[in-house]
Amino acid sequence: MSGSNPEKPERISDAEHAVMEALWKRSPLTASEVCDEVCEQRDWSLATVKTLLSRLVAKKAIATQPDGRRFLYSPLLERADYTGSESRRLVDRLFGGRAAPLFAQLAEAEALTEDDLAEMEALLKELRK
Amino acid sequence: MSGSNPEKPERISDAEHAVMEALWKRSPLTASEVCDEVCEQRDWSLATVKTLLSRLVAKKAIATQPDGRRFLYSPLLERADYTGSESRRLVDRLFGGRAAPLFAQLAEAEALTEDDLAEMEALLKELRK
DNA sequence: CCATTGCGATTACGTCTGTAAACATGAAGC
DNA sequence: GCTTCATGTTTACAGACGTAATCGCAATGG
Repeated sequence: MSGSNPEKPERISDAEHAVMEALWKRSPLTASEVCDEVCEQRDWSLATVKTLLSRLVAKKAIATQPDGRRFLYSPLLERADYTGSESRRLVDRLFGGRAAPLFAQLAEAEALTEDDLAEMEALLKELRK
Repeated sequence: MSGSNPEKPERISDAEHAVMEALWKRSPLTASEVCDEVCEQRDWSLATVKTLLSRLVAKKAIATQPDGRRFLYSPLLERADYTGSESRRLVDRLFGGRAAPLFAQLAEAEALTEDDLAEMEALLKELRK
């Protein structure tokens, strides 16, 4: 995800991320349809959504597809790529690049459910084969 | 960690975080000493550090202790609290509040070392008792 | 004593972000 | 055909952030 400055990857801001989630959930969508998805829960106006879409286009996170006089928007950036880079960024920034301290942190904060534990255990088994 | 707006917690920015790390590592420190810790690797000037310290004071993340004409700075915000809230924020924002998908994401990205896996397994055992 | 230094406080400025209005224009509706 | 509507584009503005210079002044050093 590079903009005009190849050295500093452009980040998707929190507000922009909400728009991405709507498009990851279902796309292509018009600006108006995106607003239907996010405006009520975020208390945004259509104008806000249009701005965010425009910025995401500039960041090449989404693509436009003309549909008459309007655009249909769809993601170029995969959700997994985004969550992956954000996750790695957190781990690198706060945990010296290691996931185990993050895991311990979440465990300590009682952020792990029984389901989480079971899933992780299954995955651990898989990974340690 | 609340500023003047109790509803929106103030975040520690990336640059501010680098200053916090220096103080978490060793404190109390003067502005000049903090600069010794971070200025070379970040290519910052003392002026930058002083600004960041001042902002952290305003955010009540650090405390000042007069020492003659200068201040000694030390953290008010615990590192664990910060990493905890940032971690939870990521999990809430991107993984529906669940840690297992995050874990799976990191695993998929080959971000887990053998040591990580061993540590997590140990912790899993502990948690599932 | 005077000049220099060091320090916190204040100021500066560009970019990004959040939120949205205003504008230009073609399509839709009456 | 004319008015209204919907849409993308442009503009707006405040606050946060990154980075740093400048200012005011007391302490330090020669």
